[in-house]
Amino acid sequence: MVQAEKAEKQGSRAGAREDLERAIIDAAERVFAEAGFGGATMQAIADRCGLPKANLHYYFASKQQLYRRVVERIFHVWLEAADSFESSATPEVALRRYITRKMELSRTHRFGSKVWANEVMHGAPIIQDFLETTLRDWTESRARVIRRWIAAGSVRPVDPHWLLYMIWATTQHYADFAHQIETLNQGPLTDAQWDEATDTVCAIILRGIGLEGKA
Amino acid sequence: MVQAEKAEKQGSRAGAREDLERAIIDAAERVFAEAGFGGATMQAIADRCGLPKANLHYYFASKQQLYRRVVERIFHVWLEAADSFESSATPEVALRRYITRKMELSRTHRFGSKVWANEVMHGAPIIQDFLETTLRDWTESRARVIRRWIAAGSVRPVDPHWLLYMIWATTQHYADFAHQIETLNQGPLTDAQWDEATDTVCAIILRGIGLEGKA
DNA sequence: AATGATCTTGACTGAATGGTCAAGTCTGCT
DNA sequence: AGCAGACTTGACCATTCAGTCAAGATCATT
Repeated sequence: MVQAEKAEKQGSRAGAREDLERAIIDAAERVFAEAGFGGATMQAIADRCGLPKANLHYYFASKQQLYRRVVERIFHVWLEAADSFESSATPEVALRRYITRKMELSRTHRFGSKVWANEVMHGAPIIQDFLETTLRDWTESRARVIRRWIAAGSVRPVDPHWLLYMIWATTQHYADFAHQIETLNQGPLTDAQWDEATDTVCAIILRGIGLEGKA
Repeated sequence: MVQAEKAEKQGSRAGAREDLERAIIDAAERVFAEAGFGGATMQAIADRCGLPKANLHYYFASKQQLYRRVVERIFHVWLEAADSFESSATPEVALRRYITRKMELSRTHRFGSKVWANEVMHGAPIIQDFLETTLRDWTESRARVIRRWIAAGSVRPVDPHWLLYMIWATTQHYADFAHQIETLNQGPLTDAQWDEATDTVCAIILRGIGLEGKA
């Protein structure tokens, strides 16, 4: 068996290693989200995934390296989520899909979103390079698409950046400020409430840029 | 001179004390915003306001107590900002004023906003009581106003909560994610950009809830 | 000027924490 | 079976940090 085949086979050493690393990253994501980088301790992460602390350091050289992996992971989830943005037939469908997808991610990836927010709020000390390269490229490419829509007259003229920020802010708010929302709501949002919130966000934004009723 | 008069007179001991406390809170706000509660150190705060660390502990018993004061301060700034909400003649003016004011606060109170975001993201361990009392009351009172507008037919029917969350999220994003925005913008927003962003946010939201052109 | 209260500060302490290490255990291969 | 490399882990260390303290400086009042 060559190396590549070994690596693919689940249950093998390589597969087990991947599973373990993922379990550690899962635990770390949660702990970092709940305590921030400074407040999180390797011990807490170790406890959460039932491993001795020294074991974490076998897989991840340092706290910072583990943290970087966590941030990278959520960053890539964001990016993939945005693919539906371009592959849609009309601006209405594209935006509605994108917003809906981002709301789903806020629900399913609450902790990752928080870690990302934390990192950016603290000046992105770890992933500044991503902001300057991948995120900038991604943003400008979507901005161009939006400008095309505007030029075609489907969307009212706005600077695409302010629109994108609004979408990011609003959708991520449901993850990052989930605690506040749940306090005001006297409990977690129900399925129906998530749907309603998503519909409302779509409706306000689409209508706000002149797409009401066209979707 | 009785105690009350002493306390009022600036330059007196009481006045100097207030000044110092404010200076410490200013420094703390910045350091907490930049490093999070766990990452902030009393030494860093002391350095920033040029005081020996031991002195901070003379004015504030613990790091947590100092932190609480910081969070309380920004919280009250938020609340005051919202007064213009009710005192306006029409929904358009009220909302436009409120959004504009919140955008200004995101520009002038960037650090406070970040500390607040941090606190809420981590489950509001310190100010949970505020969320459950003051913030809930405030929110429900504004929600009632919005429902009245809806009943009067000025605003399209939406659950007021989703609308408020959208306003909070979008405006605070300009403070909390300032670093990301500035990276994408290749520099701080200019005065003109702030105005444009504010106008765009107002326009999308107002139009989104059926108030376009009425303001 | 004397006095008592308020304020200042360098030095210290105890606890927590990231990271290391060396002595083990397990796994898959021949 | 036996071996080599991968993995596990309890104990340990160096550092950092919140908070303390006691000796001294400063200030308002008489």
